[in-house]
Amino acid sequence: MVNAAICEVDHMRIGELSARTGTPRRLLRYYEEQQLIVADRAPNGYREYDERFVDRVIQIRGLLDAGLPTRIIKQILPCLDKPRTIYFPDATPEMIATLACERDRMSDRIRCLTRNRDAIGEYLDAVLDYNRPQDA
DNA sequence: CTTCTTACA
DNA sequence: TGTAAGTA
Repeated sequence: MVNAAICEVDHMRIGELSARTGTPRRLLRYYEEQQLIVADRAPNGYREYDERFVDRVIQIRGLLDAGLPTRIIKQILPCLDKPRTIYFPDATPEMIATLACERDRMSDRIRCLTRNRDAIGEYLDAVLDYNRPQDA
């Protein structure tokens, strides 16, 4: 009866996926519209997701947060998917170029964020020091 | 109550 | 992105 485990174990509707990924339902549907994710449909029309989507959505959000446009994500997502079993199908020169470009943009953002984080850190240290009670 | 689609701010 | 409307 090992099959008993693969029954209704990992199905969740949009509400649960939303809660588990901290992503508004509205966005989940939008991602699907942009073909970033493809959900199965239950007989009643409800979208059904399995555990894999939790990580997938989180990764999408990460990429989006890194500044990548959905159109690029749509292309590179399959390349970043867990099962690297997909041997770079269409690793076109164009794809390689865009990926390298996005990687560099990320590096730039990281440098920018680092700079600002440090600046804020210094300000914080200064302010905290200035406001420190000088009683004794 | 939850989800679905479409449309508008 | 949020939200309203009218369903299933």
